[in-house]
Amino acid sequence: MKKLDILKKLRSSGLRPTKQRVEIAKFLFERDKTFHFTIESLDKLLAKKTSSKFALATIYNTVHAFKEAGHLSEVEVRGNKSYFDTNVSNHHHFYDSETAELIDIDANDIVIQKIPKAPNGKKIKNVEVFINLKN
Amino acid sequence: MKKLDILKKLRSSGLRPTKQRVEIAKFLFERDKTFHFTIESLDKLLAKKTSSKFALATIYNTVHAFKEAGHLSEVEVRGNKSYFDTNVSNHHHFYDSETAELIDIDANDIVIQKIPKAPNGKKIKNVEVFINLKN
DNA sequence: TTTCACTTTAGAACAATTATAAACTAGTTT
DNA sequence: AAACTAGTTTATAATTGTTCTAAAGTGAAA
Ligand SMILES: [Mn+2]
Ligand SMILES: [Mn+2]
Ligand SMILES: [Zn+2]
Ligand SMILES: [Zn+2]
Repeated sequence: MKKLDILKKLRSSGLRPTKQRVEIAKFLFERDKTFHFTIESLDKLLAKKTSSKFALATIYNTVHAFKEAGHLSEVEVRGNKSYFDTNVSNHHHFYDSETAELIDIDANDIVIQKIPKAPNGKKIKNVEVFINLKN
Repeated sequence: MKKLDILKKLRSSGLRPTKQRVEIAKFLFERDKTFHFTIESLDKLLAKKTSSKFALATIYNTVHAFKEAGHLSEVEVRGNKSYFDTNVSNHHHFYDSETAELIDIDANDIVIQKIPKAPNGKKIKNVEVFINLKN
């Protein structure tokens, strides 16, 4: 993803392309592969890989703004820390608890043959498969 | 589950059957159906449904001891709060975000037809299916 | 350029959890 | 039965992850 696309992406989702947002967006979205991260890991990586300084609150604000705008998704992982994901399409995960790392699984790589019907007057919003790994 | 079984369960897992543990165990395990809870909800329920007082630290300690002993499992749910589960067998969940409630799905009620192989030298430890509900 | 709503920031506040260390108790030993 | 002791409970402090606050700064429109 090019810088111009990043500016477009920010503007089109009602986010002013500030210095901080552009830098964080470049760091997150100028990638070939999915990137999974926590606020803590992102904070450290930004400190290491960029020359700018970011208040922790800005990282929280920005990540949430990107999530709100649909540019990031949040993944449920064991622990009390939030994990975010640059892959916003419907997909699944491996989880390696040794390294605390998530690995994407394409939605098409898992086929569910039998599934129970939703209770009461409820409907199924989405199905998430989480595969825990061991050595 | 009878009180005698509870004493047995505690002793056999190396847990002294103290007044607090027995009371909490009775509350958790003398049930027909699975019980899903957070520490906060358990604290409130114990205050309401029992005549004893429990330090919050004791509830944390006890729940963790039960989990360590394999009498409770922990379920990953969106949010920064831990959910526990009296069903320690392999099973899946519906999650109703309206009520923040988990509903058990028997392992046999979900059949997966196609699943990717584990990466590198890793193996699959277990597969958790999480079905988000909407109205 | 001036303006102003939006943004960033440092720090405070908050929520969930874990650690601490003194008082207490279940179960063993005398 | 009294003493002993390792394990437990408790109140409270500390820690961790996250959100709030309000003052200073900035993007972009006028
Ligand atoms: Mn989590
Ligand atoms: Mn969670
Ligand atoms: Zn992913
Ligand atoms: Zn369950």
